[in-house]
Amino acid sequence: MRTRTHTAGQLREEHIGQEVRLCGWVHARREQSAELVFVDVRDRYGITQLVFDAEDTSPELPKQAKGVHLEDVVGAKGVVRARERVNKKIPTGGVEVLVTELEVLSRTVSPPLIASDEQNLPAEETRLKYRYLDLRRPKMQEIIRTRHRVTKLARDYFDEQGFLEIETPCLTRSTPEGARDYLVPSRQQPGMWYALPQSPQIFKQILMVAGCDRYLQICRCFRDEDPRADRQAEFTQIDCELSFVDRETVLGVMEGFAKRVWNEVLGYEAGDFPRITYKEAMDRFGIDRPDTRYGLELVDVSDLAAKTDFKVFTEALEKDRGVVKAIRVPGGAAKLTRKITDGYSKFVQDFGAGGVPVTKVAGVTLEAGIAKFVEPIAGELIDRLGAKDGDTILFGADTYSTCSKALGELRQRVARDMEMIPEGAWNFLWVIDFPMFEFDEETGRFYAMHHPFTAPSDEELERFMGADPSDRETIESIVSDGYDLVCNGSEIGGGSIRIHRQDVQKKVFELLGISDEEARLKFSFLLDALSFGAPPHGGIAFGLDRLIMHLAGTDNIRDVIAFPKTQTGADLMCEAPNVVDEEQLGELHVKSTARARTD
RNA sequence: GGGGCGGUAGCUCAAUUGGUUAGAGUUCCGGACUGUCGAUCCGGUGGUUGCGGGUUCGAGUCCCGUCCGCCUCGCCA
Repeated sequence: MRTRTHTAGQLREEHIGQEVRLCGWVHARREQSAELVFVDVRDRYGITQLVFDAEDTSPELPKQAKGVHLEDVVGAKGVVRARERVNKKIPTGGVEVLVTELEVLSRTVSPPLIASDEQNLPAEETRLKYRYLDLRRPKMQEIIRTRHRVTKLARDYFDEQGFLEIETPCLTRSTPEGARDYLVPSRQQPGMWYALPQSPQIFKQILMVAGCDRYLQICRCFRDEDPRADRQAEFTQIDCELSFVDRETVLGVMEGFAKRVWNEVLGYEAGDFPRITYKEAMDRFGIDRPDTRYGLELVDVSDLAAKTDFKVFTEALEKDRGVVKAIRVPGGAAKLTRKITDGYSKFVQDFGAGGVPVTKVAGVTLEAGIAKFVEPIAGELIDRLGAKDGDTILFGADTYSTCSKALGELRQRVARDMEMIPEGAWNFLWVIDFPMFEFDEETGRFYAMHHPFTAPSDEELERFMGADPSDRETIESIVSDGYDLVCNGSEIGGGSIRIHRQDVQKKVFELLGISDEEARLKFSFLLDALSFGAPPHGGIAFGLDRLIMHLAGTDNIRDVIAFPKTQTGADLMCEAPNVVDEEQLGELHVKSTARARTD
């Protein structure tokens, strides 16, 4: 009875009369009487009702069926027959198996999580500790299946496009820029360390130099930073690189992949993806990954604000790159109570803003909130925003970057509060023309906005090569050939045309304040490679976990990873990380300065 | 590193200003019932209230510390 003739999702009316064997977990048990018991058996493929009927078989069978527990593993032999009443909720609902022989293949003790009980889903902590029970749930099985389909689709699609799947090392060297590395001590070379890859970036570029032309890898990446709801330290990307291409070619191939995924998994036909420049995204949405499923765009009203005596506005405008921006919330007056908008002021303080001045449109004028301060510009403001009676107007007043950040985040919160996000909408877009560099006030130096291997756009090349490291304005204004793919306000992919000239790469290092010596020390292999005939190339990496989150309709990245980690980087099931023997450490020439918890 | 929320029966939750023996549903155990599909009905087992201190006549409840989980800021080229 440990083998089966059919899965639990397979039987239909056409099987009626056949003798079958099914195996699986007990999903539910319904005891109608001492003579009639129903047991639903579940496997990855579905659920089938087993019936134990004393009248049609023997009194022993219902008795035996009463002894099975939820989540026991059973095998049953019987005959398929039509049900007296069809259960339309499941695909096998037209039939049942009249069991003639039952074997309990494996008993369970009372489990902390019951796959059929979605109503009383345990806390996530319990789900993670007993992950094998959580993954039995049909919802989780569905996600696992979706994830498989997408990786298979990636391999099929890119294979059709001439890509080769090539593996790059997990034990590699630490990269100085970017996120914190996970480190692995070398046993053979005392005092030396490997790093786990944050991305196979340099390897895939070198594969282009090696003439591989088109590369694909579905690879694990590691970044030792605190996680979020949509971010894990260990994650998977669909990583691609192509030679002899410009931006258009790359975007075309990648857009084709995204469209195919959505089409085959969700049956959704996406139109061509719109493009927006980084600057426009920041101006209109205050964020580099705008959610365009709703309006609530940011409108610059600095010139009008300058005409008022409102201190919050005038003081902001005195700042370097100070701006005043406004968001019109249609119909906000009725829904956004004082309590809610007070909450908004608190909310934006997390992003460095002072608060959110508010007013409401009443007829052709403004009332409440800061109405009396903006009275002189009321008409112009209403015109500029296209505001109507019953709208609320929210303001941000600060430096461009703080104001954008605060209103950009606020915009998303307001959309949720106002229930403005349409169900089932998929808004893809490419964000292009990112700046090459970002100046960091704290350290007083430039950082690569994407990564230091991103090429300046062709038109910028001359200006870039001639840039003086002290000329902040010029450097900040140089636009790169990088691009991000955004879906419903979440970044699902990012890439760029890379630098394939050694002199250009050296210039990037110079502007980043990395000396020749340091660059040689850390990137000699890349610089060497670029000097031996590197083809023009570019690529992208999709965040697989994020793709699956969208396709599965979850906002929790742990739901799409079979064995995810908690916020403290723990695997609650296998209890990693954990202590190791002194002997192991000795072999690795490592001594810890910390005392591990012993609880 | 900072802020917020949470931890009570195997699981999901409740417990009034600090006050009797910490309750309910479910799982599990026993019983009734021949067409259920969240079966129903009756009865029962089940508790170091995360952990450690403290205040108090009395602490699940208040205070301090600590651990764990979630959300978030910083961080994530």
